[in-house]
Formats: sequence, structure tokens, C-alpha cells
Amino acid sequence: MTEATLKRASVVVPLAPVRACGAVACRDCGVYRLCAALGLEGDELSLLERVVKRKLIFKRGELLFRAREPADYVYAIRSGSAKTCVRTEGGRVQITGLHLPGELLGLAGFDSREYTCEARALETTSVCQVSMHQLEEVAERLPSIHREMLRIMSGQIRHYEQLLLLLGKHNAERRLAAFLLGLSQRFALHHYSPTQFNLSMSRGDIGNYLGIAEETVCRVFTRFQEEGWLTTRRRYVELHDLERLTAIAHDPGRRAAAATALTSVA
Amino acid sequence: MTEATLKRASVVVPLAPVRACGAVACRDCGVYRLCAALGLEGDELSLLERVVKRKLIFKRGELLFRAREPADYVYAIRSGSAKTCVRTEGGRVQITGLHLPGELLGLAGFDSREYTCEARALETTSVCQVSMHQLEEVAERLPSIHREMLRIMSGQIRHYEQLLLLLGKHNAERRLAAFLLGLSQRFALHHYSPTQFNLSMSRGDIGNYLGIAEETVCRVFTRFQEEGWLTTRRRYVELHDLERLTAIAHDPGRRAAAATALTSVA
DNA sequence: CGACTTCTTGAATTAGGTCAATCCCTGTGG
DNA sequence: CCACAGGGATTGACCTAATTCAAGAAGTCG
Repeated sequence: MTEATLKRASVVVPLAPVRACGAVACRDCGVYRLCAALGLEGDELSLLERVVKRKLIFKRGELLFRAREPADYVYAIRSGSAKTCVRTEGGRVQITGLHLPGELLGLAGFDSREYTCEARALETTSVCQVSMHQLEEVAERLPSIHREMLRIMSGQIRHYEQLLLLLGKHNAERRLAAFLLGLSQRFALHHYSPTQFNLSMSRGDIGNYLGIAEETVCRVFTRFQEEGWLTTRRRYVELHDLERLTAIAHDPGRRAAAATALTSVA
Repeated sequence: MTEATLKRASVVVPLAPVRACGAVACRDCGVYRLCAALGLEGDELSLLERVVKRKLIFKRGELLFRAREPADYVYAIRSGSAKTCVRTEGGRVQITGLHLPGELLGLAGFDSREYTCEARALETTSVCQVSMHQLEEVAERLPSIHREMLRIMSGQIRHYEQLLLLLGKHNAERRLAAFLLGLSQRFALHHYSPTQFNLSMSRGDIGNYLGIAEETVCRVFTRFQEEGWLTTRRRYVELHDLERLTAIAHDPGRRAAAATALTSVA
């Protein structure tokens, strides 16, 4: 979120600035334990700085990496955000993740030495670039490195499982509600406001991520707004009624009860 | 596939038996490198047998493990098949995987010590049960164990990325075609026939997995059959026109081209 | 100030979901 | 050996949610 956007948004939704405070501290970074483990090798902070090869800045729309490219580095987001997506040969794109500060990108390509997806900055984004090679080298002696990597990967797997649950068979309202609540929780985890934040993705991206049309995203936003459950202004969102949204996100569909029986045997 | 089913199916589709040959050999198992690494500790084969705690048999519909249960073991499928699924609090079920011989289940729960999903046998299924504890113990000294686990996990991640691509925005025909072709390729990999196989999942399960209604699965099967691209008899399937099915699975939708541009910037 | 995106809304269309009836296996018990 | 019960699978009819197409409004950027 740029300074300008923020200022304009504040006119409509006059509340304290959110996520304007910049990068996460290393200690709040989800990758900290990984970096820390690397850092254990020598004097604490200085080596940490050396191992984390570079701090890079990507502007909105710039590629961090492409699928099938040699996976030489993993990237930890310090500030900003990024999306990851996969493509069919036919060129269709599916966004598979929205990544916030403190999260790690590019680890899934660890074994094949190639990235499995592409990552792109959604706004001006600062990242730490960590050498995969170096990671592997240290891991040879330090099993905790590998354990951290496994931890991060299984987090990724859980994320995908939740996303699959969402894409499986939910209507547009439930998808969007769940999406917003998920974001809300993640922001809360990162010490940002859970009720006011910047989506950083366009309506088109959100639609793609949730498996619905861009126009449908707009319409559902409008409906939610008419009900007074939230306010949007472009990519800035303010949630007014978390309970209501939760109810929508969790409300089991008509066939949901039957599905349990259906699946419990076969 | 039971002997009886096979015989009956042969009346309609008189071809050589497929997947009737039973369990995979350890060497053909996708987990082999893991087991082998464990086995390196002592005299080769005997210790392998000891580490792989038990060979268990699950009957159709029986649970291998439940989500949130302590993840004490991982399971390698020797013969048969299993499905994995996740649930919402509301009780909705989403099938997230169909697993064939040589594949490993339950590793994603590694870090949290709890399974992230539940697994259920789709037919009479023989598995190797490997102690997570023992795995961890050996991994402390043998980094290759962890590397194997990372390899398997990133395979899981790639699988989910493909599935997301499928669920994102494809019509029912493309979903089913892609599903069948994916299975076909996996069977080929496992030295089974790529054109005749047992789906082992019910129509309802397939629909759930692909995010479409059971009835739609039927209708699409019927359509494909009318076109002469395949033959089905209950869960047994024979693909006649892989090219055609590939064309359907890959054919980019109307908006697909636009989506590239749409997503390449924002 | 234009040129270009992104977002929003409306209207028409449709793919797929839902409900319901029936068929077809398969396994069981007489 | 045959009848029957029960669970999948299939098909039809109807209907709704969401997509698509299209046009315009609201921002953004150079």
C-alpha cells in the first residue's frame, strides 16, 4: 500500500494506518528459526546477515521466480506481498497463494532444484534471499535446518488442503467470506489489524484464486457491503461483522450432511 | 479389483487383466529410497523388515488414520488404493487425493505430530507401516532421510498445485478428462496399463474430488462413451482415444488467453 | 490532461446442481 | 438356483447460481 493510497482510503474509512509500518523484524519472521539455525554457526547476528545473501526489493508485478527455473534461492518476505501461481500448457493461470511478510517462498522446489510455481510481487516488496545451496550445506550437519524446511512445507500442504476445501463446492459468498476471514486471521497473527487491511490483489486475481469470475467477486463485495458487513474501497477492506462473515463461511450447504455418510463408507 | 469383477468386466471389455498382480515390490515402491536409507544401518534386508514395523491389510472403507490423530506412523501402499480427505467443521468433506501402490501417506503431519487429513482404503489394501519416531531417530544422523521426506512432501505440493489448477476454472468435461489422463499416466508409471484400469472411487467420490456433482460425472462419462472415447463398466474404465481426451483436458477456455495478460501485471 | 487499468453494474445465457425416479449390480438368504 | 434387498449408477426435468458480454464509472499513471 503506497502512502498515497493510504491517505485516500483514510478519507472514506478514517482509521489508523495498517501495514504501513514496513518490514517484519527477523524475530517476527516465519523463517526466523531457519535463519537462526543457520546463524548458530558463528557469531550470532553478523553471520545471519552473511547467510541471507541479499535483501532485494521487487516492484509491483515483478517476478521473484518462474516455474521450472533453477531453484537457487528461497525468499522470505520482509514487507509487501506476493502471489504464487501455476500455469497449464494452455496458458491458463491459477493463483495458488497470497503471501504476507514473514512467509517463505520457493521451498517446494527443493528436491527437483526447480521452482514448482511462479511468484510475483503484488506491491513494492522487500525480501530476504537465502541461498538454497548454503542451506543444504549447513543442513548436512544440522538436522534442525531440514526439520524447519519440513515444517514450512507441511504448512504449505495444509494451506493447499484448506484451499481445496474451499474450491471444492462452495458458493461465491462462502468463498469470499472464507478468503477474507483467512486473511484477517493471518494479519492478526502478524500483529496487523484483523479488520482493516489491504487486499493487494485485484478483483480479477481474487476471482482466479477463489475459482470465480471477477464480476462475481464485485457483486459479492457489493452484496456484503449492502448488508453492512464490510466496506471496501478498491483494494482496501474493512470488516464490520466478523461473526456474520464467519457464519457465512462455515454454514454447511444443503448436501453437506449427506456427504459425510456418502464418503464414510466408499 | 476382485477376481470376480475382473471376470465380469472381461465379458464386456475382453482384455488382459490389469492391476491383478498384487503388491508392488519394495524396489518399485516410491518409498524405497526412504526404506533403503533406514536399512543402511544394519544388514540390508533384515533391518528393512524390522524398521517397517508391520504390513497391515485394510478392507474397503476402513480408516488408516484420521485428521488430528497423533501421527505416529506413515503408510506406504503396497497394493490396493486409498483416498485422503479433509473436513470442515461443518462436516463437509473434500477428497484431496487418490493414492496408488508405491505412494506414501501421512507425512504432511510430520511437524505437528498430527495427521493433516484422513485416509481410507478404497478397496482391500495392503500397506507398510513405518514408525515416524524411528524415522526421526535415524534422520538425526542420516540427512538423506530428511531429504527423502522433503522430496515426498514437495511431490505432494506439486500434486496439490495441479489439482488446484484443475479445480480453479474448468468445465466438467475437462476435469474428468484430466482426471482420467492423470490416472492413466500414473498407472503407466507403475507398469500398469494406461488404457484400462479400475477407478476404485465411486462416482460420488470422483465428483467430490473434482468439485462437480455425482450426476454430472455420470453424464460426462455417458457423453464420452457416446463419442466412443472410452468405455466404462461401473468402476472399470477403458480409454480408447487418449489424444481426444488430451485435447479436451488441455484445450484452453475462452478466457484463458486473456487471463495471462490479466495476471502478468497485477 | 489523456490513456489505461481496474472496478462496477446490468442483461442475457447456460452449465451444472438438485430432486426424483429407475435401473443395474452384487451379495445374501431361503 | 432364484428372489430380494441395498447401494451404486444413470437419466430426466427443472431451476438457480454464476458466467459471459457489454458498457460505463472510477482510479492511476505517464
